[in-house]
Amino acid sequence: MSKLVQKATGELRAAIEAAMRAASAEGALPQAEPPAFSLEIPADHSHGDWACNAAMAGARAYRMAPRKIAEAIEAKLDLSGTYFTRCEIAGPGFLNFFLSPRFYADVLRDVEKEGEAYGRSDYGKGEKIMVEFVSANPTGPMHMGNARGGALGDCLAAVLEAAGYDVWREFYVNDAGNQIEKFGVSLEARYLQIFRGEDNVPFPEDGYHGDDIREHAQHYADEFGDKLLEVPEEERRAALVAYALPKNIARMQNDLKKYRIVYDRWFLESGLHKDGEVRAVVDLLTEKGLTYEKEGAIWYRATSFGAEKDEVLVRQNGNPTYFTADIAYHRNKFNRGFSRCIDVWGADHHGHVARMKGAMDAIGLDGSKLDVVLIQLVRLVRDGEVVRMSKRSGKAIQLADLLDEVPIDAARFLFNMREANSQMDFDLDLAVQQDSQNPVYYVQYAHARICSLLQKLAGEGLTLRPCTDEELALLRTPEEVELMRHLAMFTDEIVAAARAYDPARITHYVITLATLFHSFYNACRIGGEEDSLAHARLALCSAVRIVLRNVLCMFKITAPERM
RNA sequence: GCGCCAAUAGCUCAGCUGGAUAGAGCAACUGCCUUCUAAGCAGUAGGCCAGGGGUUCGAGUCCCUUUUGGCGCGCCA
Repeated sequence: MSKLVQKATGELRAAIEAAMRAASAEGALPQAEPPAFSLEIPADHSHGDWACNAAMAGARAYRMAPRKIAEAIEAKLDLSGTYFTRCEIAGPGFLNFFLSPRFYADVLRDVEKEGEAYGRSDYGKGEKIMVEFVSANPTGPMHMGNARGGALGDCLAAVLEAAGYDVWREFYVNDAGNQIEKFGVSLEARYLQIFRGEDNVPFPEDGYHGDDIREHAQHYADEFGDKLLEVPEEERRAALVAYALPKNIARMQNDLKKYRIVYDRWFLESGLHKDGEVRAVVDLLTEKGLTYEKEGAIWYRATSFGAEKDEVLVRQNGNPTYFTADIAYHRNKFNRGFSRCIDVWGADHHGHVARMKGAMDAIGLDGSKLDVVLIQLVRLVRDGEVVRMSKRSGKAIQLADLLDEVPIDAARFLFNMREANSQMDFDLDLAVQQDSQNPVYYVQYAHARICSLLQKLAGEGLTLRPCTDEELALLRTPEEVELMRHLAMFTDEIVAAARAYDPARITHYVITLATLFHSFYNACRIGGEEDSLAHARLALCSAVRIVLRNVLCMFKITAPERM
């Protein structure tokens, strides 16, 4: 929590509790245990800056009408020495409190003093937390879902960092298992087709049909010729995979870097197999008596840990399943000292969540320390119609295509407009639109507008300087007060977003901030105003600019000084 | 069949751990630049929060149920 908000809330809570005790002591309230109550910020600010529900919450314990309780508390209330000036009783018995100008003055000074650090807090206490996101299959190019997952995962990580966590970003590369086999078989078929003709070499029905497979085969053939024609099948496939897979991974790294996503680690699944960590999971579960054999496969008693059915760990053919490797991967994560792991998955994997958490419990870890953020489907929309295929290639739209068409700033912002667990349409027209309908431009414009404004005023000899309480108290139009109140809530908003794993709260916050600023800008002037007021407003603009920049910076979106 | 997620203005969506008269934006209509960026602002209009029960001082929010959508239930990942 921001120090100021925390301080104000603490003062208020203490004052209310003291008033309740005093009222009880005098007999104005019964001698009952004071009720738990909450302090909140009303949506409608005519209801005060903070509202307290103690009177309603205490109706049962005190056996009194809420308004009578409110009156008894109010009569004993002493707000001197707090950030609050007065209290009103309203509605069913709310106690509404109003902040003093001194609070807002301290907010502006706080923002200015903290600068880039304003909004950051130690809520997370430096706890080590991993965010694993995208983790796209390396057998082909990334798609739309990865675009949303990337923006969301990266910004979620940023929000957690700002809230005081020690965050690690990781990409899990599935460079082993069935789909790599399939990758090899597909590459092999395309390779053989080059030399023997498409009609003479059948392509596997369940293979990867994309053009990228053809291209890899062609490039290999261009470079190394027909040398794989006469080698054993195993060797041929392995050579093709060894050639193509690193290219695919490098391409993903490149595309994601362009998307401004940089990972702390690209974790290879193959390593878990090589190091025996996958095998170790099977052994561990077997030692605990949680496995059995059936029809030649090794099964895990998932039903003992809440699942609906048991799961295969090792197939009849001796190969471990994806599930087994994934257990090993998560075990590896927790063994690296992360106290909490967040996985960002497509919602189509939701069936896997309970199973994975149960498996953590089964191997002696704590499944409740694994949190999964599920991302619902994204549909691309152009001219009001859903777009399924790329215009150029006629194939499914890739992440790289999207980033060619849409500014990175817009993609990162717009994909964080909705909480993960809601389906969304991504409007391609809106993303490139350069007016207030496009939220990212609207916010950036507010930033540029302030920069330009401050520059212009500096040219007229009006520059930022520390203001006195009296000067800052001149900021009292509704537009100014709303703006300062919103600035005050920034730190808490980041903490709330971190708790909910929902970076969309921050995009909403910053859009509101821009709206309040534009509104202020139209209602209040700076140049030409009396000196004290002009400087106070200048201080307000500067604080808004800092917060706008901090949000944009946190989400790796450019904060232009001129537009 | 079982399970997960959703349903709020004509459209796209907010609504924080239950709080006061449910909010924005778009679309529609009316205004605001000889003065700091009109890529902006102000105003009007628009609602049985899918239906029905329940919990309580108080429900869009929590519980049950019905309806309608999306997704999942592989020795795929």
